[in-house]
Amino acid sequence: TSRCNFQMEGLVKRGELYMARKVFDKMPNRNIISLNTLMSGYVKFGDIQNARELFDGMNARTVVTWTVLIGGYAKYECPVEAFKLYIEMYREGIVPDHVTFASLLSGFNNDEMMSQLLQVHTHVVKLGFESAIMVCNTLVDCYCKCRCLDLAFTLFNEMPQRDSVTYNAMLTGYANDGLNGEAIELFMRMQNLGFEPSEFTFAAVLSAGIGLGDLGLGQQVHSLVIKTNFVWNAFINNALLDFYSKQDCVKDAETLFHEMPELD
RNA sequence: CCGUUCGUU
Repeated sequence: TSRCNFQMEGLVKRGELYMARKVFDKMPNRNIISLNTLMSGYVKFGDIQNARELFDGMNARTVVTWTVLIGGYAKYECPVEAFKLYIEMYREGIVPDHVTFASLLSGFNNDEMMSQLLQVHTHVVKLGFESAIMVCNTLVDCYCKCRCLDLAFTLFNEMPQRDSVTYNAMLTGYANDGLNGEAIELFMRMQNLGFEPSEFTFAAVLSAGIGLGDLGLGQQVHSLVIKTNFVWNAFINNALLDFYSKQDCVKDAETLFHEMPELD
């Protein structure tokens, strides 16, 4: 059984759902992991219908089972449905873990989810996940996306530890809200603390640079991109192109375009 | 053993 599960997992990861289903159908014995794995395959494919049917037909569920479906609803833009399922799970006495929170919260992308977000945040604290970096990172990100930059920053400051994701999430939040000065300031702080800038960092800083109309900043970022070997990154190149064209530096944009490696 | 957060247009 575990050999078949492993095989299914590989097929699901490669996107060969049909083959995974075939293995599943042929298995002499299946356990909860077989079901969870197949369900995660459906979710990955965006087939929430079939994932739900599988879920409804299961006579035993683990926290992973719930989390997979919650994550599916969250990912495919049904955060309300994800939240409902989360509440149902909670009522059944299943204790969510850090992955459940990350999956659920990843779908809270607009201010209409604010009350649910506050409720989930309460649960996070009650269950003692306020020191779990990944959970706090998603909370910071959610507050930003719900346009509550102040709550995001409060949590940011209260976190016992921060990593580069924490900084990037906050940085992006500032940039998206037009708080470009704050974004740059945080970027400086991040660098002084020795966090390596990533593609996420560059994208956020460039976006702030556009808002500020700061050509020098963009050029600084550009040289940092070269120094840190990110020239192969399509996201960054597009962000740089976007930056230069919005600064009316069409020539720089053209030069960059021709220097860019061919990416698909 | 299965589920895992941040980015350009």
